[in-house]
Amino acid sequence: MNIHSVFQRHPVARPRTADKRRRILDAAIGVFARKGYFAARVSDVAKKAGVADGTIYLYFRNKEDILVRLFDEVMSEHVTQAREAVRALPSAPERLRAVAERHLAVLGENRDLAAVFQVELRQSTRFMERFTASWLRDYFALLDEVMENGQRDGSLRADINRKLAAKMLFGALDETVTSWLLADKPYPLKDLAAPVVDLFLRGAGRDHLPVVKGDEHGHKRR
Amino acid sequence: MNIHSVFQRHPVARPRTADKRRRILDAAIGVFARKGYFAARVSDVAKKAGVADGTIYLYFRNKEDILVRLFDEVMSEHVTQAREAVRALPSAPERLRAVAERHLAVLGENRDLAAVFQVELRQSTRFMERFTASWLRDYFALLDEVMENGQRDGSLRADINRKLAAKMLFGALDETVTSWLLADKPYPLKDLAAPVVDLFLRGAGRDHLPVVKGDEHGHKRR
Amino acid sequence: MNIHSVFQRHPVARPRTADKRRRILDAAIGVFARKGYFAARVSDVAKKAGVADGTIYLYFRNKEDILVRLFDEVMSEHVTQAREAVRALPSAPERLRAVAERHLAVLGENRDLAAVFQVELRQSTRFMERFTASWLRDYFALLDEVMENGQRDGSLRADINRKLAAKMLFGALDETVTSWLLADKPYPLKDLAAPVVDLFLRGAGRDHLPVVKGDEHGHKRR
Amino acid sequence: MNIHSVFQRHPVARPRTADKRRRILDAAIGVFARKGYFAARVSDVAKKAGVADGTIYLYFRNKEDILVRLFDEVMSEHVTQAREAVRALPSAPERLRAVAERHLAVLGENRDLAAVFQVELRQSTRFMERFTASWLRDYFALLDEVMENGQRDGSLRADINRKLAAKMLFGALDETVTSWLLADKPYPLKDLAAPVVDLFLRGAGRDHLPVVKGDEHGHKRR
DNA sequence: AATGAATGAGAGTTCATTCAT
DNA sequence: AATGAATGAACTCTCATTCAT
Repeated sequence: MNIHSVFQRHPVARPRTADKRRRILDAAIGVFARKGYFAARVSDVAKKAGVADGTIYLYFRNKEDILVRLFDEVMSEHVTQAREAVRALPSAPERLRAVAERHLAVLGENRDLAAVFQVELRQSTRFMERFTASWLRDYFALLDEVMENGQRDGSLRADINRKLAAKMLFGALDETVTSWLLADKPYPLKDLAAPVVDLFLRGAGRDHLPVVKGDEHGHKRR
Repeated sequence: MNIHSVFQRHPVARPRTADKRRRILDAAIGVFARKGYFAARVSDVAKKAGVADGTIYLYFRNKEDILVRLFDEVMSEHVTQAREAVRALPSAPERLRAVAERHLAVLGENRDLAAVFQVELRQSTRFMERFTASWLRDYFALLDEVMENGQRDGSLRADINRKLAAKMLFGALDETVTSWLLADKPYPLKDLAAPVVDLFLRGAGRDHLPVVKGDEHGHKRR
Repeated sequence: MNIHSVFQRHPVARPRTADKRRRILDAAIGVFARKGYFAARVSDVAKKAGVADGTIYLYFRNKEDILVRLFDEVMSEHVTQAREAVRALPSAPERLRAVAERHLAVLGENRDLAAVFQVELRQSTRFMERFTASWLRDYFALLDEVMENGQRDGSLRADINRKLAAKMLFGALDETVTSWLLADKPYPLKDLAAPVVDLFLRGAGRDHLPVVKGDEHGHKRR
Repeated sequence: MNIHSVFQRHPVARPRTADKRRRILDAAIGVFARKGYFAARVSDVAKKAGVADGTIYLYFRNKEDILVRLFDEVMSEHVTQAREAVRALPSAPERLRAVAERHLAVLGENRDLAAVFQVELRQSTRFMERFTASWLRDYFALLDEVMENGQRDGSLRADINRKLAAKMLFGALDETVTSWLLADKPYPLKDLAAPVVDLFLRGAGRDHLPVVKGDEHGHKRR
């Protein structure tokens, strides 16, 4: 999956200029990633997209709208595809790994997109709330479903709090991406999917001596 | 621990006006949390702190410097205290739980501070890189030490990638805070420390049938 | 008389599209009246006229040209018709009343047109100068002629300054229209023609004790 | 009366910079008169006033506020002074002449101010309504009072409609100013006050043969 | 003749920062 | 040290006009 395929799937109202919208979004990813959303000027995006400043406003309400559409279109697509990919797989561990792999692959293949998603989109609580309410909700719902199935078929522990587990897995992936993004040297992000999911499933603690659930005082079980 | 105690522990150059600096930082937390860093005006901070606009510049280089100092001073203090707290505890699981508890407690007790840390500080890759290079490095170093000890004394699995595990735990805590911040209803954040660490240690997978590390093809072991 | 009749009487260069030009002018009257000339967008006029934006420029040089043509065509027509109407009438008082009636009737029957003439056309000294030089000059010339005849046949005082008198009558009518336009409640504008002209002819001062012309010191004559 | 004296009477909140506000208003008169309100740029006003662009906004809410304050402060002052001047005079004709003289003198002595008042202030119905509701109302009220007294003491005809008469006088003066403003050659505006008022009082019609009020058919009385 | 997508110049306003007091 | 009036650079967005179709 690459970003172009995503935008292609969103037909725009003005057929004659269909690609212009995509060019603007592509340009925005690059500019936002490099300069940051606030520092980026609309004219930078326009210049990079090869259109006049005013043309931006034929396709987007305003600067913020560019950012919002960016995540709405790319991410909802990503979540949809992840949901489809999951169907073909037999068990929860494999499914979680597939989701993780897609997550890391999408961002790992487009560094600029990753920068926008990991950094620029978290600018304000308004943005955060917005995407918490849309695709992130769907993403978490997908993780929840997969895990519920896993609990039912016995591949996941029945005593885990699924909501918490979903946050942990997402948090782990998210931090993995951010860390990769800020790393001095490049490395293949996608390859971390398996280890992350493995750690998520097996835990860091010694086998056979699990910490007792609800043991708030931290005493080890004998 | 509250934010005031943190600032008090930092000796300042101008003893007579020490509290003015703190008042500005306190005001900034409130203003940044509510309006967001970019939308916040320096004059808002000045007014809330009860000083003149120009006075801000006697204590901080510029607007960004306020944000930078905020996280430098609060977080490095937090990390230092976490390190001290860890010393008194006997084993890795307890230590990780203590660190997690402190992490969630600090932010859970000061919603504005949490908003600034979870959202405003992630404004730009420049900020991100900066704190990745300072207190976050220390924080990860602390987690690494604790886990190395845990591996040595057998309370943690020896085959885990500690770097990855640290990212997972941090990511889980981070996502837990963000999720709490954006939740419709308030709930005690600190109480999530034990479940998070528990899940981190035991994993989400079925006991005794761990997914084999490095099994990239997703076949379950027989 | 309505505005359509006015435009119909002007032969246009493009017979096939004659009505398009008129539709644009009609639309412009409505849009300019409601939004004001500056706030009105050319695209508003185009949409209201049911033509494409670019089509406007096939009939008018630019936005200002629409406004200029508006007053040129409507008003010169008005003046021409007033001149014709005057011919049939026997004396100056009746003729002045007829002119006043037409003035108030034209605008009183088309509130939007009145708004454009009383307000929008006075946007700038450039406009003002332009219409001072064209139809307003003709209008004043008409008033002057009528009054000169009146002075000759004895129906008007011989000692008045006709230029000044014309300004007074025009100013009175103009203010009457503006006042009507801004009034909270609607009332028939045309009905004010007779009282205005009556007052203009008889004056506000006590009969038989006219203030002596040129008596700058304001002493009443004994 | 000159414009400076007017502004001096309006103390501003920031004493240290009291003259800055006046300088901005004075500059605005000049710039608006020459370029027109819409074409005038705020930076033009700032430059002419010798202040920075931003300084304008310490004294005025926005560009429109400059125009609004201009007329509010100058004209309300003018009306107040006219009211005072009237008190000392014995009869309606003299009083009307005094008001007219002041009206023409204020504007005749400051061509730029006249341009702003005659042209720029009439830009939009919003402006018109605003000043109709404020100082113009007061001005008409003053004319009404003066004429009512005149009717009572017999110096003015009892059968005139005072509202209409006020509009006529104002309209005559207004048109006189506009006409003077657009004239090719300069002439002393103030000198027209007496002739205008004289014409207003005596009327243009032949003495002793007034047109009968309500004679809508225009037949001359024998 | 008609269209309407594209253009790009232009300006009001904000606000971080300075510095005379 | 503290003030806060003043500064002026910077930037989004609008909209009259053009021109390829």
